[in-house]
Amino acid sequence: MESLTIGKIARRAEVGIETIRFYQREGLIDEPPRRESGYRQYPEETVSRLLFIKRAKEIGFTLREIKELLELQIASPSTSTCDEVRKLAEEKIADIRSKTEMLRRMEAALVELVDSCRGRVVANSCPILDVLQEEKPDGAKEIESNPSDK
Amino acid sequence: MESLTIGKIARRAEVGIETIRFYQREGLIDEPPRRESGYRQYPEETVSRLLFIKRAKEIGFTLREIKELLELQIASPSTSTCDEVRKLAEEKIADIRSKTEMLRRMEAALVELVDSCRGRVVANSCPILDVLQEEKPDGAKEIESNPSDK
DNA sequence: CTTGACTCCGTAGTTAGGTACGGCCCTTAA
DNA sequence: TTAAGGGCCGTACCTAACTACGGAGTCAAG
Ligand SMILES: [Zn+2]
Ligand SMILES: [Zn+2]
Ligand SMILES: [Zn+2]
Ligand SMILES: [Zn+2]
Repeated sequence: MESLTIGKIARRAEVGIETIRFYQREGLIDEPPRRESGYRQYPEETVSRLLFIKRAKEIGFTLREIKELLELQIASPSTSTCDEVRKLAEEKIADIRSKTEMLRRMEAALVELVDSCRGRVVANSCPILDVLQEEKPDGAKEIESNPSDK
Repeated sequence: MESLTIGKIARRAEVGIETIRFYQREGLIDEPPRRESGYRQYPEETVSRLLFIKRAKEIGFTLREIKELLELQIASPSTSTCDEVRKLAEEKIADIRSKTEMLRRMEAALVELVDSCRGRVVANSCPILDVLQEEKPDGAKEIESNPSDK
């Protein structure tokens, strides 16, 4: 079997060379043996490792979390490993749901603004800007020269 | 009317002092007049401006986009202003929808993984890790000593 | 007048996940 | 043998939106 240089595994896994060096620094990829010249010689498994990372990234895990997954994978397999992995996945689902919820609220607000803009009555001003600029959006009417001002 | 120091508008708008200085550098807030000592003296409107920025941030606009909105607000109001503002809002809605769609796909994949983990048959390995680790996820079976290897 | 809180400035650091540079050395095929 | 194309390294840079620091000057209450 040929030696796999960094460029070769990069092409196989479809990641950049610098990315692999970066993952190495971050501890996601083991330091491979080197030739006399210093060139890295990767085993085949490194390609799978890189693909693991890519797939985990696609479903939303951060590199920090992926590192945890890899550590669990490497550790002696047991039922508790499985539980921990599932816990990470469930937390990620919760993260995603809260992000989705935030986006849902933002979208609703924007849609309302755009609708009000489309149906505007006053020429010469945009309801979107007007709403964003509103004074005291849900407070009592402002009293001039507010005495509670420090 | 009292002079509003940077600390006072920061408290009123509930943002940090450094944030205001930062917005100033970025051109989102006008440079205010100064006292002899160099202390900034803000007009009341600056508080509204800060609140505008906060609200726009909450619905997903970036500072760069907020700057555009502010420039449109300041420019002579016209029908085209309104159109441009609405265009920004519609683009933002599109952004949000594509983010949501990505999250939806990630969530579906994670839910499937977690389900497979819960219903696992093989003790001693986690289906989540196994799927992420899969060799050639949708390709032909690997041929050993692949001759097409460069 | 003192003291403690406030403000000034430029600059640097933070997070995540890379991406790029540049000067040098190594490999390999013609 | 030589030239093109890798690969080595440390370091800097990128985006976004702040956040912090330090050493100075200033303000206002008591
Ligand atoms: Zn390294
Ligand atoms: Zn499992
Ligand atoms: Zn409008
Ligand atoms: Zn400080």
